[in-house]
Amino acid sequence: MIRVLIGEDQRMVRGALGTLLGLEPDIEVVSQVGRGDEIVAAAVDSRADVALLDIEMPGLDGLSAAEVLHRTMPDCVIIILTTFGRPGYLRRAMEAGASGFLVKDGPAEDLAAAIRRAMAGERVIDNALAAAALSAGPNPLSTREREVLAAAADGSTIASVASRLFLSEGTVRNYLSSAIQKTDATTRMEAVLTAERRGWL
Amino acid sequence: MIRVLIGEDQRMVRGALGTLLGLEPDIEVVSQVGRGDEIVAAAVDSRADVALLDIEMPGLDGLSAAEVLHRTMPDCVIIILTTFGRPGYLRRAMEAGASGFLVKDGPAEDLAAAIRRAMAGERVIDNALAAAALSAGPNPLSTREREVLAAAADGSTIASVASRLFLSEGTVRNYLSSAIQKTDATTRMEAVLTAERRGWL
DNA sequence: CTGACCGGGTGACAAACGTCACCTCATTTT
DNA sequence: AAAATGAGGTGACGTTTGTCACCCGGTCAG
Repeated sequence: MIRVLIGEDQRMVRGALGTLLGLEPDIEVVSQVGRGDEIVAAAVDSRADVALLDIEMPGLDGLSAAEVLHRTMPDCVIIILTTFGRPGYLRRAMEAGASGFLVKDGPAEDLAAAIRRAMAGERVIDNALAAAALSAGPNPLSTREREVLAAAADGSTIASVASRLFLSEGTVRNYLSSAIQKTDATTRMEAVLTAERRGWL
Repeated sequence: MIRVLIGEDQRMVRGALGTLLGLEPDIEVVSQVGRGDEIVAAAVDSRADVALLDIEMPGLDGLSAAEVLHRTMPDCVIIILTTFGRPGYLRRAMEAGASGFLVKDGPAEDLAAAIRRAMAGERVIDNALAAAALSAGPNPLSTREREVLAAAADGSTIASVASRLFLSEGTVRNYLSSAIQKTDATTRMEAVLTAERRGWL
């Protein structure tokens, strides 16, 4: 019997996935949580073999949760199941020790199969996404550029970003400018959008 | 037996909801589609009693699909099931002839109950959302303002928006300016973000 | 030690942006 | 019919933004 934990914030989806997996003869859903910061405790408590995690979650995002969980319970197999197949996410998931990465666009039948294969020690990665990740290459943004772009992602002005990051306005402009060029954009907003889409955040 | 159609673009969620509903003794899932522009044909084909529709879908969004469906099959009960409980969405859904509006954050058990109640002629609306919709008030943006803001939502420059909409740049600036003020923003981007969040698009 | 190199920071400038005061024109009000 | 209203459109303005050339302080090869 494979003991599965589900971490997913949308209750309806969580419940539906739970019943779906519960129908499998060799799978048992032992825990369901809706917040990232409750995952580790729940996994330990329920002695889960597999943790099925969404990325978008309140409290703590799924990737960070995966990282902590992997350090706490190295034997627990982690599978990321998310809406957005962003290459950057895949990379971070692998670094966090995940064994699988599926997108919700995939066929529902694959889910149970993926869990079994991951339990058997295989790496399970959505094909289309793997290809995209290979062709996309690594995140071209430097740390500072990412920070500044992320701080500007809510539409605040350069002055506000500068004061929040304790930088001069000119500096912020420069980082944004280089970020804009690296994302092939012409506007701050366009840069934010494509950076998010590619998982460069 | 209640004949249900599911319109939802994420295959895994669609499949999971399908099995979940299929377990109910009085519910039968007669059709599952992943694109908005296939919904009407599928509903007619399968003679569905209830259409359960997500909003975010390729081809045609769920709200527009609901509108067309309501005109084509007035007897088909429409329930919107979506991730984002935006007041503007709720309003549009009601205008499109929907009988129910649920958010995916709600408990999974409510789904079947909601379908039965909607079939009985009741209006089924998520409580928290109904309250939010009442307090939020109607969309303050004029048609033109919405169009311009939507065209600027991808981060393109004013010049590009102007040429796409066959307007002078000055005019575009004005509409954006008033949209910015009506959304209590100070930046184009902030305006887009809050407008999207409130469902004013 | 020196010189090249690179991430990080600064100043100057043209272009784009947000705001305002104003115009046009159809519709409504009286 | 005249005045008032309000949405849509234009021009001029000060400010913010994006870009560029340049400066600083480490690090690393020779």
